[in-house]
Formats: sequence, structure tokens, C-alpha cells
Amino acid sequence: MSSKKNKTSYVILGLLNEENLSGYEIKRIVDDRLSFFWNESFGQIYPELKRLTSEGLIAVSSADRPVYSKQSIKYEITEPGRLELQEWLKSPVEKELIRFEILLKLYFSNANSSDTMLEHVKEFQTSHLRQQQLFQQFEAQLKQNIDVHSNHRQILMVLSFGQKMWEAYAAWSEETLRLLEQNITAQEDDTDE
Amino acid sequence: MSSKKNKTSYVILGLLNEENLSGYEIKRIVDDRLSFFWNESFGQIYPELKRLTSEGLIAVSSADRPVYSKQSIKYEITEPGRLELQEWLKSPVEKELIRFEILLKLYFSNANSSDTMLEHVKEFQTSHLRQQQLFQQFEAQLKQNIDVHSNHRQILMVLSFGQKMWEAYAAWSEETLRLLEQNITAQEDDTDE
DNA sequence: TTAGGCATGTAACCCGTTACATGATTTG
DNA sequence: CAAATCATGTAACGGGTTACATGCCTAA
Repeated sequence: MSSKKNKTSYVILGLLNEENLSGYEIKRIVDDRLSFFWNESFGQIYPELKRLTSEGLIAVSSADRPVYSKQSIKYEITEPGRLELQEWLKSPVEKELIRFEILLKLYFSNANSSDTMLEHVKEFQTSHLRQQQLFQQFEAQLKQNIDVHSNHRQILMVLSFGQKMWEAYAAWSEETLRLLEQNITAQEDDTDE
Repeated sequence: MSSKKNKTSYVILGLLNEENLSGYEIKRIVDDRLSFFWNESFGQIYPELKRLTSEGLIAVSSADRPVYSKQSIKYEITEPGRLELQEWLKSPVEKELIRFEILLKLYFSNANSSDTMLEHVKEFQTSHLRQQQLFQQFEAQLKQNIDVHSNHRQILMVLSFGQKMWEAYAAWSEETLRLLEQNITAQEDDTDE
């Protein structure tokens, strides 16, 4: 009911809606599966778990917490929590937040710094290629045992977004590397004269 | 020298490196030309201008501040400021920051909320199409009077990134809308039986 | 003359990361 | 048994948005 929560709370509610999890597990799932478009830190997750518990949107799961495994605290979503999640799903999507430092640097660079930018773009290219490959494994797994009754279809749509982004990154990297190399050769010809 | 400044300071230094500007003009330029991968608010710009001035990296430009136009304060970059900018250009690029709320919602949605998601994706599609068209105008302008001696080439590389992203957004939107529509029809068939 | 854009600035607040602290459990 | 990983949590700090306050200037 008391809407306008921070996004971390919805990440928690969304994940708990599927299965009972501890704070640590939530962090791992976000890192493993959502990291290409989202991230959370422990410093957000743990306090938020307490807050959501005090508000009754989630609860410590006694079923998942047998005496012999004390150190991990699993949480489960409550009915009010599910309602809150559904309401958020329907609310308007906020504009995405994007900050590409590499584009900022490129924008402020000039012909003289082409060699520096070349290195930056190369790094950009390889790091994204690595990330893309990791996600392709996950995608292949999902596609094999697709379950119509869970949200596998939705997850595939999300991964498809990532896939298209990475393709765009790759195409841009190659194009830009070519252009920067041209700049460098042109520069060298200049100084030769 | 005292490195590790916030990003706002480099945006300011980068823009002042091209021409003398006021805080208000800086904000407008960021909104007009960088908004697809960066943004700044007045609450960051004005205090940062003061800080950079007190550090001697920029200075109030007396030349650009004739008595008759008092209300606008133009700043110019200093030599130490240019050095600081060059150092930052060479430093490693920080990983980009991305948060797509629409993907979060899609990830946590299920077959039952396909109609809601359909609306969200439609909104996503049109808003990006609008933005893309605005930037295509700017790009066309730039390409006509390309100046080799300023950083026009670099700006075109940045715009090409945006172009490829928007193409990816468009392709994903269409693909996803089709899939969601399929979900909805399948759902209706289900309830018909 | 009044509305809208130009222009600067501050304060409150929220968000988010990082560093730190602590301890249990597992594995080589 | 030592190192890595699992696990929870807090505090400090810095980043960044929003709201607010103020006033000038210009064009309908």
C-alpha cells in the first residue's frame, strides 16, 4: 500500500516470488543473471530485507531454516508482498539510467588521443565479448528445458535484449577501431611531411 | 594533480576545453547532445563549478562577461585544467552503469501480465524512436559541415554508438511485442476451453 | 503585463558503494 | 590447519535528484 519503495525492494520481492532465498543468494543471483542490466550490493540488500520484514511484505522462512544450518537466513514472500510486486509491475516504467564513461572520453578526445582511445575501445570490446559468452551459456541451458508454466519465456526476452546489445557493442567496437586506426595513420603521415 | 574527481568535473572540463560556457549552457549541452548516454543536474553542476574554480582548474572568464550581461557567468578552462582532463582521458575507463527497469519488470513478470508488459514495451519503443529521430537531425547537421580540426570525427563515433543502440532497441521491441502478443492469444485460447 | 525561458544557487534527502567487522563452514 | 568461500551486518561517505528560492529578460 505504502508505494514508492526503492528498486532494491522489488528485486527482492521479485526473486522471493519464485523461491525462498537468503540475502547472500539474492546477491549471487543478481550478479549471475541480471548483472548486464542491474546490480545490487550487500549494503542495500541486508538493510532492505529487514525493512521489508518489518513491513510484513516478506518473512523469515522457518521451514527453510532447520536448526543445523543456522548461519543462512532464508526469507519468503507474504501475500501483501505479492500484491506490492504486482502493483509495481503495472506502474509506469522509469526511464533507464545509463552512463557510458567510454563515450564521454571519446566525445572529449581529439585526433591526438586516438591511440589512447584505441586501447579503451579494445578493452571495451573484449570485456563485453567475455560477458556475452557467459550469458550465451545460460541462454542455451534455458532454451533446452523451457518450462511454459514458470517465467522462462520472459527471461528469454530479457536475454534477447542483452544479446542485441552485445551485437551492437561488437559492431560499434569494430567500426570504431577501424576509424581510430585511420586517424592514427593520417596523423603519422602528417608528421612525416 | 589531486586526481579522483567525480565525473561531473570532467564533463565540465571537457566542454570548457572547446568553448567558454556558463553552468546553464553546460546543462543544455549535456541534455541536447549527451543525454543518450549521460546526464547532469544543476545540483551537481553549480557546486562543482565553484569547486573547480577554487582549485584553479577553471576560472570565471572576464572576457566573456561584459558589464551589460551580468546574470550569466561564463567559465574558461585553465592550463592545469587541461592537464587534468588529459590525465583523465588516459586513465582506465570505468565499467558503464546501466539500469533498465523495463527488463527488471519483464524478468519478474509471468504469462498473466503479458498485457501490462505489452504496454510497457510499446511505450519503450515510441520514446526511443522519438529520441533517435532527434539525434539523427544532429548527426546529419554534423556530417554536412565536418571539421577535421575539431573533434567532429569523435562525436560521430559517439553518435554511431547511439544509432546502433537504437537499432537494437527497435529490433528488440518488435520481436518482444510479437512474443507477448502470442502469449496473450495463447492465454485467451486457454480460458476459452 | 504576464508567461516562459534564462540563470544561479542551496538544502534535504535518498541512493548506493565501499570499507570494515565478525564469524561459520568447506576444501585442499 | 590455512585459505577460500559462505554469510550477515553496520557505518561512513560520496553521488545525484528534487524541491525550493530568487530574480532577470524577452516575446506574445
